[in-house]
Amino acid sequence: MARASSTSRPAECCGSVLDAPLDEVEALDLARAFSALSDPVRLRLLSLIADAGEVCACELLEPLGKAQPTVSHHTKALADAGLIVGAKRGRWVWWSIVPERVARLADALAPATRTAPV
Amino acid sequence: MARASSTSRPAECCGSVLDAPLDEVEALDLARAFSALSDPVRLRLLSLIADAGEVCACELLEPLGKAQPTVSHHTKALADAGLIVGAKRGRWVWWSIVPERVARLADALAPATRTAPV
DNA sequence: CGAATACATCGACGGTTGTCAATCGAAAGG
DNA sequence: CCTTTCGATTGACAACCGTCGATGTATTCG
Repeated sequence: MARASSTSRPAECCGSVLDAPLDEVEALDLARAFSALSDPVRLRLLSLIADAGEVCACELLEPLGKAQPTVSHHTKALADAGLIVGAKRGRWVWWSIVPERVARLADALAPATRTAPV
Repeated sequence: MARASSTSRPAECCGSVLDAPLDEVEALDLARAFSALSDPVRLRLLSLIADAGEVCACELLEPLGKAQPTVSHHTKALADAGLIVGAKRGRWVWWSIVPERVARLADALAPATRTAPV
């Protein structure tokens, strides 16, 4: 549920942060995304999901060593940031990466030497 | 564990987060770096510095619209993360980007397609 | 139906973070 | 020397965040 429906933005808008001065709205948007990555548990969570392709949430508790509400809290944070999506099948929720969303963050940090793709 | 690479590596170690499960130490290290990017003021700060190449700290107050201690606090945060460096010349401090450090973060988010150097 | 399971939500706790006024330390100029 | 200026540091406050026990909700099974 609550799939992070992308806003009306095509998501391929932005170049590198290093390229041109960031306006405040875009800065806020990016900051929220990086916030989702600013916790070691969430990074490992992202890594676990990416590595497995698709993982049942129940398989995340043990490798993370965190309580179930904590893991649920973190999956929600990553999902709110659009970095992962969950598909409920039966009693289970299967999580997977949203690669283009992660790639967009990588692009925001890409060296400005990469300009002029034209 | 099943990483094809040895454990303790110099600063150019890591591939993508999406590539292999992240160990806890590496996750903590990356999380700290992304923390530095998780604030809109710091992102605009980074952007301003990158755009100018090298900026006197005194020129950052106005575009950011923040008080001087606040800006100093943020420059310190970015510097602690290794993303910028300051050079004191006379009374002024000139800040500039550490491109390879930023690039390393971009790499951590790069799609796993970048693997397979065999 | 009722019991069991998987996950989300709530509430509370301690720790962290962004912000700024006040102050301090260093460098430059008179 | 004293004054000015740039920037870092301190201290305080409110807001936010990670964590987990308790509870709620939805689904499956007997």
